Amino acid sequence: MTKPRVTVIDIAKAAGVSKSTVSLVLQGSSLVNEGTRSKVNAVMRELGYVYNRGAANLRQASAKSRIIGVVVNDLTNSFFAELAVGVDMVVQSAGFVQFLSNTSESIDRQREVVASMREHGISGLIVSPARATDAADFKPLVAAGIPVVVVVRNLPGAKVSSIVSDNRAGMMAAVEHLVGLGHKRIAFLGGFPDTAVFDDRLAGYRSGIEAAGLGYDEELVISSAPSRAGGVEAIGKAIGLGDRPTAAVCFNDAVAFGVCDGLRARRLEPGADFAVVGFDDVIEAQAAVPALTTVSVDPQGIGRRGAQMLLKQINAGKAEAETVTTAVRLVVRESCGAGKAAPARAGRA
Amino acid sequence: MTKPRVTVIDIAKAAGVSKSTVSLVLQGSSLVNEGTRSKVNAVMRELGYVYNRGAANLRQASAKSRIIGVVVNDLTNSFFAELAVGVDMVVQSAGFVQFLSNTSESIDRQREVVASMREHGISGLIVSPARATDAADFKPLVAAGIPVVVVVRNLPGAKVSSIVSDNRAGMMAAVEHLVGLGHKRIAFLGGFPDTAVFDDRLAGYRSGIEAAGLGYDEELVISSAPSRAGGVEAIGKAIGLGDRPTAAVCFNDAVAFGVCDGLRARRLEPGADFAVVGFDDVIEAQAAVPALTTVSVDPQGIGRRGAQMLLKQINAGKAEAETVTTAVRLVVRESCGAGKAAPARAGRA
DNA sequence: TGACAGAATTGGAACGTTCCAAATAAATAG
DNA sequence: CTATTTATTTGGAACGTTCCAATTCTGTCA
Repeated sequence: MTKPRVTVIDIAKAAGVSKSTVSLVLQGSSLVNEGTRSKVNAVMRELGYVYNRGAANLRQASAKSRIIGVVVNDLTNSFFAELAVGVDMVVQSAGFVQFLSNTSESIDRQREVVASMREHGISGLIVSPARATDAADFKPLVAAGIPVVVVVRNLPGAKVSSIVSDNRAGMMAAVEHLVGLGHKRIAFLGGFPDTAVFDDRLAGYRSGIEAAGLGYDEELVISSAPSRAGGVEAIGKAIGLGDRPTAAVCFNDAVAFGVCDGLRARRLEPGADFAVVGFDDVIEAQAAVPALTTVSVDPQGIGRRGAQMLLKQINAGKAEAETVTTAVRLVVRESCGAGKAAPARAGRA
Repeated sequence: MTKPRVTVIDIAKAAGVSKSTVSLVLQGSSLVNEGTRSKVNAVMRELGYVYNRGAANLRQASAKSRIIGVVVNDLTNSFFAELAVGVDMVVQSAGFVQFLSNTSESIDRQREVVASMREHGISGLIVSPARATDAADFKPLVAAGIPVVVVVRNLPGAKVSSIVSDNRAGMMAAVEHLVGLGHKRIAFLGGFPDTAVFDDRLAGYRSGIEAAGLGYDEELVISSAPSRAGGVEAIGKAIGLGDRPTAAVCFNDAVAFGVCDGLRARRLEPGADFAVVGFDDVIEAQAAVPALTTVSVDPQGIGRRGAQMLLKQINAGKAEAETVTTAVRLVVRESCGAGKAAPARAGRA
């Protein structure tokens, strides 16, 4: 049952050299003679040697473990799955390997997962923090010299690098577009006000409104859960307003879908009777009916970018916290009313 | 810059005991006195000790590394993301940690990834193999006593456990349902014939057709890429047939969506003019218009199940290959024409 | 009091690698 | 032919843990 592991010493014996030489070969050192190198390699193949990284890591610094920890708050959400794929791409081609875990927005789980990763000696961590994560949670990591990159949600106060999408600019573009279509009363729907992302998006909304010379009206800002159900709720309140809005920018696509549902329930057709713009550009956005006009953020790109940043820090051996915001772009489809041949099929229910 | 790592010896010194005792505490041994245990724990907390699993793994068998490797062929596909989440759930609550990698259907990448995982000493592997994976690829793993569980796609010939959904029964149920709606000419569209999954689904289709007393007609089986584009192509051929079918079961949901596209392009309304049934029940299926009737396979359940199976084998220390097929169920929505507002009962075209 | 059992603790040795200083071999210079 | 490089190779000594056998400490019992 128990196979005796083939070690570097077995190889050495079989190849008639010392274990040190084998080690050098393993590391691709230029010190070793071409002849011996190939002989050693041949023997390795023959005996079916597998490198024991654990043992190696014992000697070397943890920076050399070549394991990158990736923690996301909701892998079910295709946004984060895409992000993970982006990370994996660059991490893998750099010869690292990815340790992916999902926290499902649970802070406790997040703590466990990060602790476990630390025990395994990760050389860096990319994390999209669970809601209400304490900025101090990653303190011990960076104190231990392990670079951390926070993505998507930023962690004000934590001295770590972060990379978030340009929420302000995105929201501004969305508002601008709606203004261009002639809307004067534009609502901001959904999202929890206690998050940094919410603040950014709201700020973008406000800037857009003011830049257009429309007055910023607090009444038009209606927060709710950042979900489909939250969207239904928010649009309900918006419709009930005295001076009813004719368009809305939503905290994210889920909210936007909910808003569409809510509109239909009131016999209003999204796109035709009321303009809706989302944020994120999840895959469902383009297949939906009507196709959702939304701000595209390219999660895979963020993943790639974050991974590159992390690798840079790992190689530098020094973690200077830098913050990057990635560009976003407005994707105009049908739900804002500017679509091609107006509501195609979507005849009213 | 370089923090001196806190080791078990530092703890021992500070707590006034030997390193062996500290080790026993770490392992929760009942041999150690309650008083010393709590003192040691206190010191650990105080000094910010972090366990070094790598060092531990060096002494213990690799079965104790508590790392589970998970390899999927396409993480972008929400089906597999869900699967990974399912695995993560049970793996995590068992105190293991997940090493997730994505192969993007590349066999080379798969080989690399698996090799890397092996170097890191995984105690087990769950894999949804890339297309055309050689059954022998996992031979060395099982030879080394590392349990492997193959999910979703099976690997005929490999002596490893596998867990696949009941493709036959699912397809049979789909056909039965269409027969019940009065269809006599039912096509099987999409998929590559060189895969085991295809064979199973086709067999289910055939059984269903024959059980209904309809003759199996090879002409009605039209293979294509298992993608949206493939679906468009397949329905094109189907429509061109002399004795045109009035309904189709599709290899998977992507194909089904493509079929709907193709129908619309020919001014036929899916559900009303032609019945379409998919397979997988991806999340988009219920939001689509018309909502897709499809066979639901619960990827998260497969993930959980697979993880349980793997853990069992790891704990048993013995890997007996067992094969499990999980139940599926037909979810009737609108695209088959049996939806709520029961549109035209698929009158012949 | 001595012997003995049980409970608690403890010093190495071992795991498979890397690193360092030092040894050897080969080549070149004086 | 010795001294000096230069190119290879090589034995330990780590790294941080676990395991084993052995030890010390407390009682208990005859």
